[in-house]
Amino acid sequence: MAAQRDQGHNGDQPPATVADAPAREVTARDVPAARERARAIPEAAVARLAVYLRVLSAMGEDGVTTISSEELAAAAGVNSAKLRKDLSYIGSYGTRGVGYDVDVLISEIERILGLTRKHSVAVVGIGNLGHALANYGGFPSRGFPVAALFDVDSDLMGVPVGGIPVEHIEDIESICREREVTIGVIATPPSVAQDVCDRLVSGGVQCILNFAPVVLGVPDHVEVRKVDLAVEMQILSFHVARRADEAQAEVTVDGTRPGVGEAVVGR
Amino acid sequence: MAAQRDQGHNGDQPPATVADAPAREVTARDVPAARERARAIPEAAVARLAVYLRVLSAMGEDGVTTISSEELAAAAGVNSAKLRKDLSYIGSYGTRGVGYDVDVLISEIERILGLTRKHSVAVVGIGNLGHALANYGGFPSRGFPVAALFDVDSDLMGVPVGGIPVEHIEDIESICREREVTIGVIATPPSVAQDVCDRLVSGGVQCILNFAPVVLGVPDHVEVRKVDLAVEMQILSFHVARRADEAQAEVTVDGTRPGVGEAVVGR
DNA sequence: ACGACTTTGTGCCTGCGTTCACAAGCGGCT
DNA sequence: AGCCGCTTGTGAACGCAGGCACAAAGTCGT
Ligand SMILES: NC(=O)c1ccc[n+]([C@@H]2O[C@H](COP(=O)([O-])OP(=O)(O)OC[C@H]3O[C@@H](n4cnc5c(N)ncnc54)[C@H](O)[C@@H]3O)[C@@H](O)[C@H]2O)c1
Ligand SMILES: NC(=O)c1ccc[n+]([C@@H]2O[C@H](COP(=O)([O-])OP(=O)(O)OC[C@H]3O[C@@H](n4cnc5c(N)ncnc54)[C@H](O)[C@@H]3O)[C@@H](O)[C@H]2O)c1
Repeated sequence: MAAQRDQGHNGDQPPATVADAPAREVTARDVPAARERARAIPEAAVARLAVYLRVLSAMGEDGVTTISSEELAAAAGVNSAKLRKDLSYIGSYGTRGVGYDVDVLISEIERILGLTRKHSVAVVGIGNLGHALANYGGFPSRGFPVAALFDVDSDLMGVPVGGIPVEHIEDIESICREREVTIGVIATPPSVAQDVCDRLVSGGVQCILNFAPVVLGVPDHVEVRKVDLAVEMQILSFHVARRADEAQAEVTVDGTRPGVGEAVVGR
Repeated sequence: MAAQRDQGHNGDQPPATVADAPAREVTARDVPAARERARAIPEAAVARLAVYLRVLSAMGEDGVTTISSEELAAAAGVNSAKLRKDLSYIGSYGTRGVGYDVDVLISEIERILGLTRKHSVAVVGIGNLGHALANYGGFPSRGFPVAALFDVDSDLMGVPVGGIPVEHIEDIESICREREVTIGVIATPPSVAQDVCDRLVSGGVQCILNFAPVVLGVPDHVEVRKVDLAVEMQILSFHVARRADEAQAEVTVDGTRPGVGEAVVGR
């Protein structure tokens, strides 16, 4: 059973490595005591580090203290060379001939990912999806406490969802500032997503996770990631179509379908 | 206001272009009537095509009949050269000096993405997230009708969610076959995700969208995409940390912080 | 009918990310 | 104490994807 293709998560991101300082001359590049040489970690590697962290946490709870690159790679569904290279971006914490200390690796990855500080989250749009997000225990437990919920619907005001009362969207700037929200999650209808985004930004929010199927415009200093389920579905659909075409083309050519599998049976 | 970085969606995917036929000699590559030369479209491009499709649909409804690469690129938040290259993968449907016909582009992209056939979806795990997904109108409206819901909780059996009754997980294989489900969505707790996945696969499901934070093992002929919100958060967290470090390093060096913006005020 | 303008399609170049393969390093065994 | 084998860390090569810039091509205006 093959492990799933890694997919880099949403991790692909644009072209670049993380170092995108545009024109500045030297800046921090060659600072001696360079605050973390967290410089130039490829975005795709960051996404994988988060996966390694989850796997390592689970291992740690199972009492595993040491792990080799081969084992960890298998558990995370990646190639071991890639895993070692990813880890090498954050430093040399392995012991040759032995492997990595699970606890050490966990704290180093947490440090690089900035998980030593808690990042307060605000969810905007407490509808179907917003409810699920607000109730999701996986955020607080991973260092992302939900600090505020917002909606425009007056029936929802004050109603606690996942233990937190819903507040009015008009108060978003002040509340975000007050509670030092760093991550805003947009789960509103697409039509108001840009407006909500602008308000979040003016409330000092630095990062946005957007579920609404629209392209958001933001200032340079704000980071946006989007989760677009329809796009995910369509990518899957593309693969189905491609397989069907391929299978058919092969049959056309030589009548055999080597190793593709029996999935296309019915059609 | 800068458009958000494109992020390729989950679209990064592994290394490769989509043509991963391993050893086969010629196959369909040079078949004359090559069923779609949908060969070798980069995965990242596929993800963007889905975005273009959404933008185009919206434009079409607004009565726009023709659009230039520049306009479409702006609306989709990408570079116009990249957009033209993406469109060139599916053929030449533009008119020089004029632009693209919106309707033509829509049908060509739909064709390539395999949206001409409807893909039935099954959602497994009708908890917080499963409810939201089952109620989401964005799937059916984009050609992904929800054909079945599954859970293990007996209290949920027969209860309609989003108009569809929940069925028991034990029946998943037969129902998936019967209703020709091609896409399975996993929204169960992580501990049972692999088991659910195996059942979906043996029910003939070819594609899986996985929300549970685990790495799924599947046969080669099955395509998995995962949506891991904790990973998304951690990537955002990483960027916050990096910015903070960079800002601090710059202050250390020369005391000025050119153009980064005023987001880091509080800290 | 012809010219000028607009916009596409793409060849080329650059740069990132992945993979391979191996030397360096460390623990354990004898 | 020294050697052997295992595993890390990384130098180098490769391949894909992105972006530039321009020639081809078609339209619109005169
Ligand atoms: N439900 C899903 O599974 C799902 C899946 C993928 C994407 N999405 C996207 O997520 C978003 C939310 O989906 P949903 O199903 O939860 O929709 P929903 O209609 O159930 O919820 C939207 C909520 O946003 C609130 N809202 C409306 N305008 C607002 C404003 N100006 N400020 C603050 N809140 C406002 C509404 O009161 C409502 O509570 C949509 O953009 C949708 O496309 C949802
Ligand atoms: N809620 C969110 O916003 C959110 C966000 C990100 C990820 N996730 C992930 O999505 C998954 C679901 O989250 P949730 O919040 O909806 O959890 P939940 O506990 O509300 O729902 C899980 C559902 O799965 C059902 N289930 C359990 N075992 C099953 C089985 N063997 N077969 C079929 N169904 C079974 C349960 O009865 C329950 O209805 C989890 O893996 C979670 O980590 C959820």
